[in-house]
Amino acid sequence: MAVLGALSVVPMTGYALREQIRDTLGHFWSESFGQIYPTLAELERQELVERQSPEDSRSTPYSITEAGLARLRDLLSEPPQTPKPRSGLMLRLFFGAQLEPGAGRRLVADARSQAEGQLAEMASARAELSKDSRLAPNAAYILLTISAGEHAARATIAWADEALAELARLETATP
Amino acid sequence: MAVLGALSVVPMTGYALREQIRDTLGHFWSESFGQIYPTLAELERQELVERQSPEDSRSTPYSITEAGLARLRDLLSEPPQTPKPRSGLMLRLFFGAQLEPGAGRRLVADARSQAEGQLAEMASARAELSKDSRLAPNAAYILLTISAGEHAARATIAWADEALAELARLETATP
DNA sequence: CGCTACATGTAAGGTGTTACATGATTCC
DNA sequence: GGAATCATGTAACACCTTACATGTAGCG
Repeated sequence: MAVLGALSVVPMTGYALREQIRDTLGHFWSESFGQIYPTLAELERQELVERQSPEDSRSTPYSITEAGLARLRDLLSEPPQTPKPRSGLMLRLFFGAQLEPGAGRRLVADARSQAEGQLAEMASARAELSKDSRLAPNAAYILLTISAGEHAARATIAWADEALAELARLETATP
Repeated sequence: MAVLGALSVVPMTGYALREQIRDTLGHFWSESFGQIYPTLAELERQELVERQSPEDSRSTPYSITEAGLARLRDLLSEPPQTPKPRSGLMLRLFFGAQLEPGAGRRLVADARSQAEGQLAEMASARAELSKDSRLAPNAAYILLTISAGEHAARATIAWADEALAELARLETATP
């Protein structure tokens, strides 16, 4: 879905595809080369994507076919399945009583500064979006995903501030 | 880490372990039987967990050893690695221009009601926590993870409301 | 000329889920 | 006696990442 979606915006090589996925979908999606190349080969076999000159396979961008667009629409309308959650931070905090003093605060403080970083990334994503005219038809929807990232990051920061205050209280109460 | 952590609270069978992980760590962690049993066998081999009577292996709870507690503390102080994000919802929304009208709103509305559900779960987790005396030593830390879940859920709801308004605006603007 | 970026691909290995198989115990 | 729950385990498979191998093109 990610590959077809990206190619529906503009034709690209596999290499560029990975960069676009990393830079543009980065805050909610990721793919590695080991995924992308076999996927492209399979999509080409199914004639959902194609290359202009099949003879020279180097540096020739893949583009999506009509069948590919139809498949993309099918995939997009499947209900999203939420992956099983796996938060190492929460797991560590849950058993925080086992941690040495200060370790809990460090965990939360790190999470907070990561969220600050994400907030900055979202801001620059907004700036990028207005510059890249190829994304214009999708801009309204892309803004929704950026806004979601911002809401999530701000929620993390607000939680972290509360948690840090609580942890400070805990550790001074039982010295 | 999850298995050792759970056994550090109270000895359990593998079956109970899975229930506890599902019910208590559920909103930020998950394990399947296919993970738990091989993990327990390996931990027993390393003498990080043990059973009271090795002869009768049925229904005998595993308990954590001293070495297991030490290992748990080591694991807990390792920096948490954030998994590569994979949000099917955001991916679909990003390419939302390809979706038929109304599909976008349905996606967001579903996410919103899921978040409402999570909020309710967090409320009942709070109630459970005050009842279960075995969790008392960890209660303060557990409350932090519950609070994180609530912040995240409320952020999702706030975002969804904004997104729904924006999507309604979009779809009436270009009929 | 050597470094960096572009570009493609594969193989090995780790991780995790699902489904199946098996049997004991408990409860109605 | 039969159904549900407790309990343990395994095998197949899907998925994904990392590391490696290979080569081209452009640039200072």
